[in-house]
Amino acid sequence: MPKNENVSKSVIRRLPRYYRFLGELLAEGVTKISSRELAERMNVTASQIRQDLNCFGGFGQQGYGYTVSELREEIGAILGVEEHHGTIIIGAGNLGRALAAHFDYEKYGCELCGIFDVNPEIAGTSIVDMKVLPMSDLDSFCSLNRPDIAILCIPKSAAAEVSRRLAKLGIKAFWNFTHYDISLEDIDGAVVENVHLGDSLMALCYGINNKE
Amino acid sequence: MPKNENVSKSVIRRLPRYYRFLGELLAEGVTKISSRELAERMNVTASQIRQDLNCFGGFGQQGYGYTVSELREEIGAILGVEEHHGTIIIGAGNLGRALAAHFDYEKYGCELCGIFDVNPEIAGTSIVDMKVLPMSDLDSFCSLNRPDIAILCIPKSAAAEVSRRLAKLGIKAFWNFTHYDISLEDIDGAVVENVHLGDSLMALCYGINNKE
DNA sequence: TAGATTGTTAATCGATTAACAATC
DNA sequence: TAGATTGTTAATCGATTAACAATC
Repeated sequence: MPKNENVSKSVIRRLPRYYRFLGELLAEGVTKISSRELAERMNVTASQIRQDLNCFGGFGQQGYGYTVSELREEIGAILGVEEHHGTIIIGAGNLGRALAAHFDYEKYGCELCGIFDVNPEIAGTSIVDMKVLPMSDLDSFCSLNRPDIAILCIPKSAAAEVSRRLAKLGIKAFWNFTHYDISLEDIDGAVVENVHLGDSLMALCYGINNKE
Repeated sequence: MPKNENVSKSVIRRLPRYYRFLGELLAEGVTKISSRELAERMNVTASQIRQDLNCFGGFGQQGYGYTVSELREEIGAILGVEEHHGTIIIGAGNLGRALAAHFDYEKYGCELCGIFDVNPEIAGTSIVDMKVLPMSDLDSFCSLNRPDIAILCIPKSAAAEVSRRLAKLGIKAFWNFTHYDISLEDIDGAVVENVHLGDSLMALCYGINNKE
């Protein structure tokens, strides 16, 4: 069904937001919505919504609009939200622990199945009923559980080596919270999402000093 | 000195990355770099670097290139990294605690000066030598310390009300980790950086299913 | 001076918006 | 059928890249 035409990077980055807003509408009991109404709510243009959706196929009905539940499911399918990608966290420091305990992976099509740390004092402790494993268990764990996604919460200095190792173990995607820009050559074929919280905070600071 | 011409949103979002790479170069003892060399290292075009920098003024020397330390300082000044913006965290759950303990605020021109939580059991505990304060202390704390930035690590349901309250107390910038899209009307004049980690993870999942 | 590399203008490319015919 | 709203094409806008004159 999906035609996947002209799917640009910016379209993809907007899909999760559509998915989120459609979820809200659904929770409010809204069953039908037009591109104009959704645009107003999301603070974008109706043109953009229609253009974006049409990269993947016609999900609406002329003269009527879009069925909220249907559209949400279609976008969910495009994003792969029903897939339950096996996910591991590398590094059980503060951030790793926060992402283990705080984050609703199921909601985003993922399933946390392992947490690892090099520090032998940390490995062995538990976070939300999940035991932190030593890095020496990584190879056997991956061949057994075949996780898709690795969340990197390790120091910058370890990022290059660890990401190479994980790529060899079959990891397909890196959610990278380190300050290291993972090089695509190191992780052959895998995809990366660099979060770079520091960059985000600095962009915010710029805004304070340069309010137009 | 800075001319501030044609400074687009995308240019601003690239500035922190330039700053980061220049810091690395400095640490490696590199004193001089050309746009071509920097471009290669950062995986962008030399044209873009020159174009970006020229929004703010001529930081280079024709026939020579850019002095690393000087360029880094100029970009730092544009971003406001030397300012030490007072920063408070609202919500001392897992994420709030991680951001309190894990993050090097000084490095990004900020200074963490307070952590707040509604839960009376959490308020009173300490994180990295900083006492978590009850939300009832917020007003007096803000009039005394005048923080610029609020980091929102609270449930979505509280975001609208709390951000309105903070804006009235003089907060100029919101680093928003909630799943709520803060409306600009609520926080008159303040700037917002929505992090939306869930969106980021979903975009990553899309990548797994749709490797080109 | 000759070589190198910037600052800046012009050309290209892509993304967003507007318009409208198709159709429910 | 008439009204509404999509799907899609065309027009606009902005951002990126290429080119080159200025100049160190």
